[in-house]
Amino acid sequence: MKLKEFASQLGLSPTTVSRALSGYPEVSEKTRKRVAEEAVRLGYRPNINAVRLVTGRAGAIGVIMGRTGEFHFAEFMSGMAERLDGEDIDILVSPTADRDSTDEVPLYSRLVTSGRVDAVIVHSPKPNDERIAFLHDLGFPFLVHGRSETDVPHAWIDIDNESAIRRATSHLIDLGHKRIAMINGRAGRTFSLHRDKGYRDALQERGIPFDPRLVAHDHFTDELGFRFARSFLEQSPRPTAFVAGSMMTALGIYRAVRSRGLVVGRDISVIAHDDVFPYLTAENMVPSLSATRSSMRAAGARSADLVLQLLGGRPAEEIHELWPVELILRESTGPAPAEAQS
Amino acid sequence: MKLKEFASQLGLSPTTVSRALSGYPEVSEKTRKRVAEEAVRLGYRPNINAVRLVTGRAGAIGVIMGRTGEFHFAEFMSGMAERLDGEDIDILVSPTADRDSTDEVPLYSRLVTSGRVDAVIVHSPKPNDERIAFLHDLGFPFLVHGRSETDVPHAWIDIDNESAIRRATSHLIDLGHKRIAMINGRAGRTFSLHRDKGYRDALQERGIPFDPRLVAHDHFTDELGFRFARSFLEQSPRPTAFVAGSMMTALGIYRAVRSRGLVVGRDISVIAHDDVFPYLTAENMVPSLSATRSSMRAAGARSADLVLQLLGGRPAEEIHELWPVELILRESTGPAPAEAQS
DNA sequence: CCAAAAATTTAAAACGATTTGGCTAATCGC
DNA sequence: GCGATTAGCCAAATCGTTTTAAATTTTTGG
Repeated sequence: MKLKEFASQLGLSPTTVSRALSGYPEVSEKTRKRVAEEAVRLGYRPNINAVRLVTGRAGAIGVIMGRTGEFHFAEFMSGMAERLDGEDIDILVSPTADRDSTDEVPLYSRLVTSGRVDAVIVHSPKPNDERIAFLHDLGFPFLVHGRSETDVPHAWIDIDNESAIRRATSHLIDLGHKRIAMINGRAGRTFSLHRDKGYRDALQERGIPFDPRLVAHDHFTDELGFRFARSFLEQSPRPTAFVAGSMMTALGIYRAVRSRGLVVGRDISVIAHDDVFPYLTAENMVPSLSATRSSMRAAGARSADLVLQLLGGRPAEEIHELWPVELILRESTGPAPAEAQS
Repeated sequence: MKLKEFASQLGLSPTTVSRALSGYPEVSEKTRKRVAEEAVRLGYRPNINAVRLVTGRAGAIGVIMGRTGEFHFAEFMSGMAERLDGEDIDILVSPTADRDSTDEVPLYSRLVTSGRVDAVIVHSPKPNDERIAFLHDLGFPFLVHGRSETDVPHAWIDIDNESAIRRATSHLIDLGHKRIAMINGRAGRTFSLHRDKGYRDALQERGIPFDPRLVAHDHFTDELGFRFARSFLEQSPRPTAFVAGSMMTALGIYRAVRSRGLVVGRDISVIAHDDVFPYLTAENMVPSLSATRSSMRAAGARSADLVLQLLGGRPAEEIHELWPVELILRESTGPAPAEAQS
């Protein structure tokens, strides 16, 4: 049913009907109510594409999804969806072309210049991220989830990775650990760099030399967690503690530790970063996993919120949000073993 | 840049330009090439919303995402994205309103009647699914991922859950297991029912009585896997084998088994369904997990493909695809222990 | 070289809403 | 009771494309 048809059935002009439905003040309360009721009854709904054309708004927020089906992603989107519920704004997920998305700019270009979305969210930025520069040059609204070191002003939301990992590492040092390994995220991403920094600063603060052989960078998978942990454990002296970037990595580390006949929490301490998943919880692992913790879902919800503010006219320079991260100690961390190591 | 402006810069009419870019035959090869080149050079891109309005096509496939951030979802979408890459079709993810989405029909209604998407994918249907009836009545193109028992003809793609679980259960029986527990998915969903059936049929075939106290239905989380497994293991006699609905469930079962001082693969056999995740693999678990296996990502890619066919005019009645499921035996399954049980 | 046919190109009419500016009727202040 | 204000409604322009129908140019055949 079209507006024209619907309006004539009501004996009103398209103008009045349109205004009534959009809640403009120049239509009487009585007619507004009648229009609203009849719209439901007759099932009239404005053609979204006509609305988009005339208003110039797309009614959607764009997100580019990497190929490497990351498990964080679903949680983040789920959080966005939670916030966007009832807003008549959709989430547009755009397929990424390249396997390792070295150059996502063309994708953003397509998304943005064709008018598909009103804003985009940029994930896992690099310190000098070309996507940010591009979107800024275009004057297109965007929110960065994570941080960059670029000079161009932009809205961002991030968790305090540096402090989280610094505290986690410090805690391990407090427990007497001296050889602490770190299995971090993909090289080159700011969040990995921040975590690196937190780790190194904690070591330095306590006079423990940094050993590059104890640090790895890659995707967050249990397999890589296992492999890196295995190879670290083969060193002599071997590390007595691990700081891990994700829950999946932690699973791999647990396996690696066990496979060497060692016990997590006694021989080897582990702290991982937990994005809070409904289907896999740090508390339930055996032994329960000490973790730096921050809800990815909450971040998604808040990101959607901030994008809405951005679209509402709030200046991007104003939107900077750094979330603190909890450190929750459980059974996977304990005093460094005193005895000599294999 | 608008079409009109772009066309005048080329010294052509909007019509010719539009045709040149869409590859219509009534424009000479020479001008087509020139138009294509200039479009790139000047950065002209048609306003997608104008295109949508006039063509009536939305250029997007809709997906409704449940609140309970399911980890399968990201893989499925990632597969869709893979197939849709280069097609100029997006994935529109719509927030679900209710927590347990008992009534998703209004959401589909909004998605469909407002012209946001050209087709939708319905996930985890129930045997008599109101979403399917609704979409069918509207005459709107849709693909069901999973199966339903409704009479209305519709396109679907599914994996052979029944046969997979029947074979898994049979295999356990072959190994001498008699008390086999099953931790299945949400009650009421067809895939859960199919798995139930496969399980029961396998038992019946071999004259093993069905014991409802050995079956559970719920979401796929490691916590629920743990809890159900714990409670099953408290029974006397206790089960000697588990069939599980997901990798996360299997993680929980492993923990529960260990927490009772038992050993997976020796005291307790486990087979789970593996949707194939890049970040968590059955092969790498300890002991490696025997699994029924089918790639969720591949299903997503194929689903996108089928939707494209549907939109291309292929009749829905023709599109029925039942994928076989591999059964991969690893170390988590072994002969039933002979000795008496606690 | 010319009429007819074929190959290109174009002007103008959709698509279905929002919004500007104008019009009429009701209300107000004095 | 009357001009001025306001409330409520409407006609028509607009958004940026695609596509229909028509016009123009080029090619063809005799």
